[in-house]
Amino acid sequence: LSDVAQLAQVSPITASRALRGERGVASDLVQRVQRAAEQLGYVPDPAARALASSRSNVVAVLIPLLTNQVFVDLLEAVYRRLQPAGYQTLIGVTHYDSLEEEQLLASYMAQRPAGFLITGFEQTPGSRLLLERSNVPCVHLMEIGQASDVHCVGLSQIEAARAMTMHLLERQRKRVAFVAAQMDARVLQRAQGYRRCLQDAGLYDARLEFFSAQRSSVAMGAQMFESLMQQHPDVDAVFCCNDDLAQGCLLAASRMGLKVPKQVAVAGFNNLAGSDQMLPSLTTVNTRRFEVGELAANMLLRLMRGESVSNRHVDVGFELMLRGST
Amino acid sequence: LSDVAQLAQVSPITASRALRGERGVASDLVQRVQRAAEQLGYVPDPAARALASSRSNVVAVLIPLLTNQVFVDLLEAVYRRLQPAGYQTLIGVTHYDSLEEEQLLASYMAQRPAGFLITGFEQTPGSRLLLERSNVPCVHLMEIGQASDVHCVGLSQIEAARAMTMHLLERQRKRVAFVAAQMDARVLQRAQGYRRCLQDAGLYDARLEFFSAQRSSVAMGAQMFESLMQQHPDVDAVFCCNDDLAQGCLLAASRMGLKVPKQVAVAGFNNLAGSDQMLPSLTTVNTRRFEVGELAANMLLRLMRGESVSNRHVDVGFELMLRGST
DNA sequence: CTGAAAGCGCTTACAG
DNA sequence: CTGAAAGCGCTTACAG
Repeated sequence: LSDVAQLAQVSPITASRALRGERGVASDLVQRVQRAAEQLGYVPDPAARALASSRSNVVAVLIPLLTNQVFVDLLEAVYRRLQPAGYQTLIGVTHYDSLEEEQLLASYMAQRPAGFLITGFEQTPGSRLLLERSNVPCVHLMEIGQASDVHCVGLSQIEAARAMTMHLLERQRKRVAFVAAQMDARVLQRAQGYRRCLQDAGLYDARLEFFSAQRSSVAMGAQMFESLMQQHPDVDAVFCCNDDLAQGCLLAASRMGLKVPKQVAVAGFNNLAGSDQMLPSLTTVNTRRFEVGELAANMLLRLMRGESVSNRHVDVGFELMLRGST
Repeated sequence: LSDVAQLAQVSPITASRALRGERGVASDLVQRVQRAAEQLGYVPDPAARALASSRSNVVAVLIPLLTNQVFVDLLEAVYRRLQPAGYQTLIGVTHYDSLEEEQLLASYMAQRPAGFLITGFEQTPGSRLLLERSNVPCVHLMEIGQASDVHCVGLSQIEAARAMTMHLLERQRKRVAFVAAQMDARVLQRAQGYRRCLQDAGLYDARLEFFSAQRSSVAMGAQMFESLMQQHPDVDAVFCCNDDLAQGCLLAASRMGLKVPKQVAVAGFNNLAGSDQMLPSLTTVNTRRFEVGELAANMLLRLMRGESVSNRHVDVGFELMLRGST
């Protein structure tokens, strides 16, 4: 930096200011400094910058799992927006564990990150305290509708699930099962939407809710479908909390010789890759992860610049993808 | 840190050394310092540490794409190993572009990362120079068999593809097509393995190689399968460079009323999620990404500690998963 | 709008 | 085995 300043014939302080685009520097000086920096191939040291300003250019992104396409899509969208803006993306995987999340949060906080992007609202009190005290901006992903002071971009998981259940009822289905694995907060919200809709229609039967604490997968969906259809052959629709489960249902139905949607309808959630290619193609809910990631990154960018955000709760909505399986 | 030193009644330098586990500190002092640090809840500042030592605790992981499960598996395995060892995982996405990779490398280098993990060997001369000059340890992922001074963990993509092609020939297939998208270096190596095997058998026909520069996907596989079977109805086996393409082939075959494997065999590569659940289940090559990620992280950990690595080229091999589709 | 001073919180040589 | 000095490369108040 001092070399740059020397070449531009200004003090290092001015050079620093010019390079950071701080306002209040004569424009000719800015130009001189920038040219000098380019000539010398000057690259600022992030460590020194972080130490002096107690703020880094790192954004920590906390997601539950890397092996779930939903979160990878978020990560991808966030990275795409943050990278060109000069921020680096640090990943943190919580494994759906709030305590693990708190530890990650604490360890990242030591790094004075410029911002946090956190999936969901399942923080421990300790995590909340860490976030509040630190004053590091934070945007939550995938859900909406919490306390008014938090920032979030997402959708109502309850409403999305309710809409899909409603669609199944409109297709004249009376015995609608719910299949879920990896029971995180969002899955439980979807279960709620399903339940409320069926209760309103007077068709709710608690025996038709199937939960597994194991990880969601195609194989798990196939397995759950087989056992549920054996126990309840009268089921005429299966609503899965995730597309991989629903894909498994479709494959299992085919193996069992059950006609979809004639004998049993199958619906998924999240619109994952390949769902449109299934036989029959899978009806599902598109959750616009890329939009969530991008808008959340935009919001965080504003917050990190100290700008205000007019709308702290952004609802990206959802989209029913009505296809062959219902 | 100085508070800790004061409480432990030693100098800050000694405290620093004790906390970092540097050898040459009396063990009673180490204990005193550690207790003091715990008592005060001391957390070292990574920025200050990085500035003073010109080395951070950040490992940059360069992968081509986040939307490809193969690389996410690598990332997951690497993260799982690095996190508990005190290193943070920074992601960099190259989009299969060596120039973009070089820019990322340059920008990460300014951060003085503790190490690099880079997918493949497609570096530009500029990237190579950056790596050599920096002295930052680096381990390459997924491929093997380059210059002896580089470190890598992977498998021979050529041999893996050759083995699968051989399997198809053993199943009496004579007209074996190759279907590929997203033509990166590893896909081309697989093509080579396929080609050599067929040439050796005297069955090679260049018209049966189908390439698309677009992204690999289930839909793309289905589309390519349909058009290739129309053009060449005599094809009796299709070897896809990736499982998503192969899954698409299976679905397309089913739509077209073609019996798999009776009329046409289908084989994939990478053993992705859901392949075992297809109808029929997909024969494929398991590429052990988790093992690659874990072993590479271990190797990098050794290098970052300044330890020597006895075997710089680790071949994790591959595994033919012979299932219903061939 | 520009600059001189001080300091961010550590660690690396250099002594002893 | 321990410590006093110096400095890593920036930026934040404070003056002018």
